[in-house]
Amino acid sequence: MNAMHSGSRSMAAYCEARGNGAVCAKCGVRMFSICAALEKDDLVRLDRLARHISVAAKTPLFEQGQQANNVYNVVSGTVRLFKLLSDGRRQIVGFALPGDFLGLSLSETYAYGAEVIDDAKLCQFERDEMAQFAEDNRDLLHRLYEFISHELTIAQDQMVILGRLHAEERVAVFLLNMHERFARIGRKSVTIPLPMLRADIADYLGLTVETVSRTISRMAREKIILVVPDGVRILDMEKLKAQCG
Amino acid sequence: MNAMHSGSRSMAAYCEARGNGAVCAKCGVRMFSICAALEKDDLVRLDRLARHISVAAKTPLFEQGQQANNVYNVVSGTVRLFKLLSDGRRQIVGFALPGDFLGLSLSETYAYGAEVIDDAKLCQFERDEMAQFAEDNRDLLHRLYEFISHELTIAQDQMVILGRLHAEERVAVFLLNMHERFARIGRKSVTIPLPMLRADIADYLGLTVETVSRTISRMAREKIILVVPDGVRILDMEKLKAQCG
DNA sequence: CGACTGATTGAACCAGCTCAACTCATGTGG
DNA sequence: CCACATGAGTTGAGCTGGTTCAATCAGTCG
Repeated sequence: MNAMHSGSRSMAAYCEARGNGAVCAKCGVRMFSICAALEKDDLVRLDRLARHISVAAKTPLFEQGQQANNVYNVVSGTVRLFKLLSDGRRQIVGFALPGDFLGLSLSETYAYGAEVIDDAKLCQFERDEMAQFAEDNRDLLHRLYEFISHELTIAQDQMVILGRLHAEERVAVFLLNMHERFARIGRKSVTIPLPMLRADIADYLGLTVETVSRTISRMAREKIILVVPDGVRILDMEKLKAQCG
Repeated sequence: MNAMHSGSRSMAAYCEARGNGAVCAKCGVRMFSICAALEKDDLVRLDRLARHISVAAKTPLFEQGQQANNVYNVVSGTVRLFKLLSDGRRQIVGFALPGDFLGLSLSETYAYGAEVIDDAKLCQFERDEMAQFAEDNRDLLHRLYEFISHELTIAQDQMVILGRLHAEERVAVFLLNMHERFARIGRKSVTIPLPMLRADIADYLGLTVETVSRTISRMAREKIILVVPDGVRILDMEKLKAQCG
């Protein structure tokens, strides 16, 4: 409930503040998120519902199966969404980047767990309040529908990757996808940021850490990419695309 | 445009008829489909939009990348939804059973191809007309949202299957899922119908035909299931559940 | 510095794939 | 009615892409 010092690096996992109706208007990722549907008054109303939080790396946002009380909009940072099996096997079902929405669920509980990868800022909403807002606001409902529909498309593409692509192809597609996603949120560059661990990439692509590491090493050896801190630089886009199957 | 003889077995792939406002009301799968949201007048209006078609086994409904003009509601039969790679590899992204909706897409083109597996009856709608109807009808829009949201959940579960489960586990989960889906549309039975080919199951589970066949044989040898024509009978539900990982 | 955590590399292994043969229906037409 | 073809499913035998296990390397932090 205490005000957030927006520049500070708190040790606490959460620094909270209810919106005052001004933050959303100047939000850097608004146009990439579902909030793009809103203008003026509605934006102020949304802002009043939003709790702007900062979350430290490696902190869980919520767990699979837990009561789904909140939904989140990522402002900065990266979040991994994953499902766990009883024996510890993990499948990452997605990475949420700035502008992405997460926690949406029709069921009463979360279908997956969510953990912040690097330090992140998020907008937290009460699910019921958000649902009510969407009920009153046709455009927002449409944006939510579009978003979830897009998520489904991505999930179906991921099925092809997991079911039918070779390790080499999976990594290539993954890199290109990340490249494209960062480009779409205004971070177009030959350097692809990879804030997540190799183990995260592995659990996303249905491989082991070793295979991911070996594959990236091979691509670097073949001068397709260059491994840099926290990412890779694309050296040969043509070859990278050719590896995608 | 000709009237459909509802009992006949035509050789033609399509037997069409525009609704007369009465068919939907007595539709056997209505309560399992998105149409459950509608009553009386709306149902008549929906029926006017619907083209009731019969489609012979192995007939494509539409192809991946094609202009997405129609959406479909399955009344009877089974449809496979799949993505193809340029080299012929195939990933089945889902099976549409009676009551299921398919062809929904925000993009102008279909994200996957669809082929009827066994002889099927479907309701075909023009995408634009359906979109307009959903626009005017709050309940229908909600049902569509629910449906697509449910599809996403299924897709994410499939990611776990494809990314992290062993062959044995994949087949066991698949059988249980089919069992549950048929149960939900009123065909609860220890016998699980499997109208699709082994090759379809393989392409759905990210395996080969041989592995699927061997796995089913092994389960039969272990008296977990009994292979019957067009399906399997569950002999030991506990063991089957235990195989799911 | 030593203690971690994450990434890389090597070597042996194995689950599932590939290739091939065979079975078992179903259909067809002479 | 049988001969034969065709499509689907099963089974075997050997192979291999990716895993597993283990060692090493490279930062980072207290």
